[in-house]
Amino acid sequence: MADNVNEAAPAGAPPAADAGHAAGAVDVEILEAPERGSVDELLDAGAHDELDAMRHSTAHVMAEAVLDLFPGTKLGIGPAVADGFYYDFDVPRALTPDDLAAIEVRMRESVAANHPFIRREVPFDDGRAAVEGRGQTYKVEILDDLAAKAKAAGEGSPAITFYEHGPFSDLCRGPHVASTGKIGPFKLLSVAGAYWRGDAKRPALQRIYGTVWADQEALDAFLWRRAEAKKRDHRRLGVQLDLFSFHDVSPGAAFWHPKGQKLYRLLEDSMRELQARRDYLEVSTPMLVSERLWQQSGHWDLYRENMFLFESENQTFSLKPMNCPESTFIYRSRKRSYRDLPLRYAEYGRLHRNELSGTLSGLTRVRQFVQDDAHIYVRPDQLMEEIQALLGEVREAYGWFGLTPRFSFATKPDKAIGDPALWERAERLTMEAFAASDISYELKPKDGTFYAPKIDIYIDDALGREWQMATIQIDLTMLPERFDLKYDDETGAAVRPIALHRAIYGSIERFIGILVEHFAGAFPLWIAPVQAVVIPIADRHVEPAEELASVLRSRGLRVEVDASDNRMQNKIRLAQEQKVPYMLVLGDREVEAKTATVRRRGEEKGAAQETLTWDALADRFAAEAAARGA
RNA sequence: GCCGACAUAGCUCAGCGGUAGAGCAGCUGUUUCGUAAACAGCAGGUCCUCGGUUCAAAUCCGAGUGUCGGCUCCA
Repeated sequence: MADNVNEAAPAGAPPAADAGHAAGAVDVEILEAPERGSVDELLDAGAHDELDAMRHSTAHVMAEAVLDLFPGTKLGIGPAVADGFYYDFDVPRALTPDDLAAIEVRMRESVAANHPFIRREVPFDDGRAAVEGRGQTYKVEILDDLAAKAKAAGEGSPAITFYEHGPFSDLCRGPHVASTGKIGPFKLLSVAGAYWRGDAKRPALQRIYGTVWADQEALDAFLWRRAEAKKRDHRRLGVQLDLFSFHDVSPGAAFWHPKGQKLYRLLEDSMRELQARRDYLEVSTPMLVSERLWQQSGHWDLYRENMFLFESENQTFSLKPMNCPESTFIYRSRKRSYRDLPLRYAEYGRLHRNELSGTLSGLTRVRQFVQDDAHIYVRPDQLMEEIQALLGEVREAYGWFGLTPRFSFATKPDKAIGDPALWERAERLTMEAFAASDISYELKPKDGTFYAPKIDIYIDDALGREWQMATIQIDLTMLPERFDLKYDDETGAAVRPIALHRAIYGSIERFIGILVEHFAGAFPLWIAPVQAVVIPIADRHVEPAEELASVLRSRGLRVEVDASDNRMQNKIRLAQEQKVPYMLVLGDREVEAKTATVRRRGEEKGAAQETLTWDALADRFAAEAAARGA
């Protein structure tokens, strides 16, 4: 499968490509706008640029505070980002949370002083001299790059602009709000390392992140989302719900506990069921393979850094980081006819990728994981139909979790390999497949991999965070040519098949991490590791409770009995904390009538409750689980 | 990998140079209970690892390991 399935998604912080720096015309407009009543009014205009202008302005105010508290600080850059802003500083010492508090205090003083933002345009050389005079070497570098760029374009050095407020002046393109008093409620969030220009070879700066909003309500909402995300953190819920754990003997790899493993299996088996309907064939290929395989596939040059390698008897072996090359060995194990295609090989292979230690994070960035991977070999005339079918599989599978997939389509990059005519045809057929399936997609020109156009699938979770899930790649050359795949057509001539790489969940580990956060651990019945807890009220009800559990288990349901001598209230509390979908209370009345009283997870106090017979319960739960819906 | 922070009981955390603490969970006993915590007792620790400073280190310093926040946003 593709290289990028396991990559960390930009959780909650989608890249804001043009954050904070709108076109020059806008900045003048905002700056020269007459006095406005309030920030609310400013933002009521609805232009996102204005919120960004305020965020960027707050970054300036923060820079003022940092320069004041830490003289000699060199400034990096300070743009607006998705939910706020940051500024990179080269400060003499490491900043602490206490420093953030002190910086905030200074910032509030500056806001209270209501300094106007003043835009000043100066000739390039004057500006450069000013910046250099202040010892702002990073800014000098930025200016020199600007000049070089202008020169390359055949232009002279551009005029440059400064924005000043109070004692502070910064090289800046703008725009800004009219004055510091226009800055809304803000909060500094964290300090983190960041390289100058994102380059590990350049100096490490300290980045302070902050957030600022038009009004208190919006700030509170943001902080609530943030707190809620923390509460839902799968690393925390994984421990609370006893799903998995991590141990330092295997960084970046989960230890799956019984309940987590059940969830894992349910996801796999669901996909197996879907695949069976679509005539996939499941295969399994070795985890331990010689480096020679990667030399042939081309990964040796591009991917070696990310592979676990070791020597044995003078050979270099690797733990496979992807399944695709080995899949071709099964394809080539005999001569293939056009009648054999499409050939769909599914593989739940365990993969290892040597991710940098600092990037590991829970289940979303791991070194060891399983993909619900498949490699599909098709004739050129089968391509469109197959893509359409794959799009349908994606929609079906995401529907099981109540998720709506969004699609993007990335086309041929400049550095692509392979026959341009093949590319053109594959791209056209993919777009036709989208159209035929009535699926809209975002086109990403030239963003495909070097060997394949690709479809990426995204979802938005319950907190509105975007996650990139899986990809479908239409491989015209990598597997077919490097591994010399062929089939005989009707005339007996050897023809190259097209290979499709696809994974629907992507990494199952990562998918589970996202599901945990999306559902806040309260899984739909069909994947809940424990679907119901039977709660006997007193000791004498334990035996009938076990009987009820047996009845439900015989219908394939996952049921536990809480036979502890806790009071019923406590048993309910524990089941709630474990987010078990149903609690079945059994006391004298129920035992007498062979019934149980149903309490649903999360039910309000005093909600009306149903008492049902054991068979009725079994029927209802079995039907709900089989429906496989969120 | 790099920058910074953190690492104390199964979990969440307090203690920050002078005998290791709490709540929850666990164990034992009592309680047999009607929709989100019954009561009592007991047990539980190489204070991440290694080294250093000190009369004395969980506490200060250094190295290692792991975890967390970041490392794309171009004035």
